[in-house]
Amino acid sequence: MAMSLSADDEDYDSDSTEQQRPPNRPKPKMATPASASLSTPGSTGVKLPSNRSASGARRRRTRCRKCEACVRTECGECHFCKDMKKFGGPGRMKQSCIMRQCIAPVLPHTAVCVVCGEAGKEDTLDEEEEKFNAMLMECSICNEIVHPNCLKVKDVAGVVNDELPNCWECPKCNYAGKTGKQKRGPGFKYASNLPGSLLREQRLGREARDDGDQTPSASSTGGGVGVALGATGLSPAGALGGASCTATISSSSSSSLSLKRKSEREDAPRPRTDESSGPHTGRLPPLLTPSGLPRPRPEIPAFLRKKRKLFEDDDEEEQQEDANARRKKKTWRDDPLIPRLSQVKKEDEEDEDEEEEEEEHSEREQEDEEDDDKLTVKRLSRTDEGRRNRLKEEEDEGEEEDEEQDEEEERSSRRSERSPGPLRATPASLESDQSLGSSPRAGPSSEGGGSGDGGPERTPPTRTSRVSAHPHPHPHSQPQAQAQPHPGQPQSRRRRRLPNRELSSELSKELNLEIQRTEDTLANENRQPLRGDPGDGPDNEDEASENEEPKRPYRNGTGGNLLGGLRDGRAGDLDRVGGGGGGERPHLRAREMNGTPWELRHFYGPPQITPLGFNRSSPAVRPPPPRSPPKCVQMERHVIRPPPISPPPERLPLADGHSHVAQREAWLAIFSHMTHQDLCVCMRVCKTWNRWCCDKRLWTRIDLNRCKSITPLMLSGIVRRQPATLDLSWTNISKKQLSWLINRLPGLRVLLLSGCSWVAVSALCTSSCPLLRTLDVQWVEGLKDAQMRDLLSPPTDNRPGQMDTRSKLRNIVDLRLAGLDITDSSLRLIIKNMPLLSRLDLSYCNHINDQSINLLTAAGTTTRDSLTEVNLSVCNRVTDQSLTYFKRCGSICRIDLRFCKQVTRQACERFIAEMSVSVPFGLREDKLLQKLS
DNA sequence: CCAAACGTGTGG
DNA sequence: CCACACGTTTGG
Repeated sequence: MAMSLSADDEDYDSDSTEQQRPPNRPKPKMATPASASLSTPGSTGVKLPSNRSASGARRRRTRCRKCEACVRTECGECHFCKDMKKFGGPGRMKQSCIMRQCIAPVLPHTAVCVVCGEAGKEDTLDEEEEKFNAMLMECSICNEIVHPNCLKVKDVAGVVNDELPNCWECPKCNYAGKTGKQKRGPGFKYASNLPGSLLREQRLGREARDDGDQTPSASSTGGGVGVALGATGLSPAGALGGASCTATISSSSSSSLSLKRKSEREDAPRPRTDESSGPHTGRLPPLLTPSGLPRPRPEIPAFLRKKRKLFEDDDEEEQQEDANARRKKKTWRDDPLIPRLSQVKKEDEEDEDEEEEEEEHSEREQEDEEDDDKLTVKRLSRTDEGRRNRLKEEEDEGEEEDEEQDEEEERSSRRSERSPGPLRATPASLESDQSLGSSPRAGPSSEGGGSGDGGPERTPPTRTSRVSAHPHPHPHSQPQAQAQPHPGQPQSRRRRRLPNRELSSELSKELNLEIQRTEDTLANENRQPLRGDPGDGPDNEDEASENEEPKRPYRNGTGGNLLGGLRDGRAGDLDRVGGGGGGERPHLRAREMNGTPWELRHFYGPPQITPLGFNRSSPAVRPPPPRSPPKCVQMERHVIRPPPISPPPERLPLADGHSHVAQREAWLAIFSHMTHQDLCVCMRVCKTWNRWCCDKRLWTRIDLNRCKSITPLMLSGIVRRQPATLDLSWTNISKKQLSWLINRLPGLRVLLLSGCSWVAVSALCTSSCPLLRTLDVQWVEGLKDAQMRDLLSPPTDNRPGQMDTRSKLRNIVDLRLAGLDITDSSLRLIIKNMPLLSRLDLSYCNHINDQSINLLTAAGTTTRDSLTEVNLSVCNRVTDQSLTYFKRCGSICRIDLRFCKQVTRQACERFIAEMSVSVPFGLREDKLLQKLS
């Protein structure tokens, strides 16, 4: 408000000289960038005024010093750390370490009430409501800082913004119908500058986080859980929402709530534009999958496109945010994934642009919410501090080892084991989650993936040009699972995976944890064999699970949630994600063995970054006022904050105050037998289960194959779960999304991106994923030699001195390039940069010829000895000559030459005869050579 | 007084 | 649109 200015000034005055204009920008004059240039104060000053004038200047916030992020030490690897003089940088940027972005920036001690001129007095009171009225609250719209008690207008309630401590939309603004959207909530920084910033996602995430914290405190627990359960069986969303809401919302809040929602709704309503246009840009997926399977998802494209858009638009974001806010529901219940499912379905129906998509999501959510209105979920804001602290230490230790070593093995095993069905998570599973969330949409979604959903996907992708409809030979079985087709029957294989949409919020949390772990792990690099199989040692993995920070209950839990029933997932997720790594990095660095430093850095860095707002927890004391939706938050630039880490409880807290006898590990053993869908249902039961079910051991593999739209919630959910294997094949994931994701999945071992666009895949060029062992970029449209070069080139963001000249993909063991128009040029790069390459899929690569094989098996190459499986099926330029080259390979076990017109059976038999001297080979199928035994 | 770092404007 | 750079603010 107008007042604000004056008010602000006053505040400031106290401390700083008044002159100080509005704190932040106010002083633009000088401050203006390069102030130097503008020596004249006036000039600079001029600009500022305009903006600020609108609302009062915002008071700068300062770090809370308590949250995980604040407690951490600088990573020394992020851009900002590198800039610091202490790390040898020039010190020009003057920014906080990415890992140390405060999760809950507070008002400076010097802040005072505009009305009475006094500081916050909440400490002197015990009752929550009283505290709230005595604490300083900064309006995200007008920036005024006041004591709610000092406001004369008490008829109208303010809307508390859970995302940031002491932040609300004051009654005046609220009453005036102002919206803070355009403004940014205080405390939000330049997220956009950060590598991993995801605007939208962040938003989502925030909401997501709301969920309850720890135990369901009063309202949440009792009601929540019960409700949840019921919900699971029935309609979770409604139940949950209702329960939580009631609990939390205080009388006053109610009014505010209403207000909020209104606004939200307004936003929500937007018409969706349908993109309907088709699928991707036109690329058609090959009919057959490399493995011989027909390619799935022909239709996908359209969806995908939409998806991509999500992150991109900011404007939308705002809207979405609103929506999200509205949506907010308790996180634990909602899984980002869930929403997705529903969303997906909708999306399928509706095609929208990115923006639209986002909006859609939000809309969807909104819709859901609306449907459920009641659902308001509480948001739990996190109490960053506690969680963080706890988590960090504990988790760090355990997990480290596992990842790498096990990963592979585990993956495979786990896949089958754990989530056999789940991964694919049929829509149903997802739905379950969704339902929880709210969602009506739940449905299905899926896009297709999996199950057949429908429509679009089903049609086999056809990548026309390249692929001829050959039967596919089935490439080597790829470890990873799903994505790849099995040999043998090409056609049959097409399985469709169902996307796991369940991931959502919870995922995010876990992801965070995981990230940390991974980081640690990396650092350690030990590869101890961890096998984190579910059954095995929960310990390690547990850690991961722990990460999530369930707790943030507070107030949010109470009322705030209303907003939206967002899918908490995101928020939480995001935060978490970011969080993990921070503190430990240092160690990591040192250790990182595989990864060069830079790699590590990336890991850490990205992970750290989380979407801003979510994490913020308001001060413990949250008042009754309703929490406003995050709208204000202008997510666009959120600071990405590290996710808090808090170990999940070891035992299930019971209503009577005691704990259930069974320990978490016991529960996990049970959960390990459940499908992802079921896990999603379990997550709705209570906060504790919610966290436990996000244990990364239960989600080693997340399959979103052909999931039409990848939503922010989904992303956060993925991050929370920190999968070792992620299948994003044939999705419309955008570059921004993928980049964000990769940066937060430091432990990712298997990444399947077949059928995605090069634009999206190019995210790998700037992100680092040191531990990546398997990369599937089959049928990626636009991926040719030039792009391959970019993919394999060393990172570019390293600083001098730290530069790592090694390829970002140097640890790739399994590379799937089926259907790409690559030539020997790419092979040379591969040979040079992938010393560990063992399995190479070049099926359907029409430019591959005998010379290519000659290169791969030439003396002096690492591939000569490292290659164990090579798929050249449907490579029409490969002739019998290639077999003679393969004789040079010391470790070759499988050579797939099926459907290679120029390869004769005689040559194969000759090869077998000659090799039999040292290594017995046999013909598995026509032209499919495989080592016996 | 100083290190840290917030929030913004802008050049590329 | 992002990365950078900077004046100013903050806490100690």
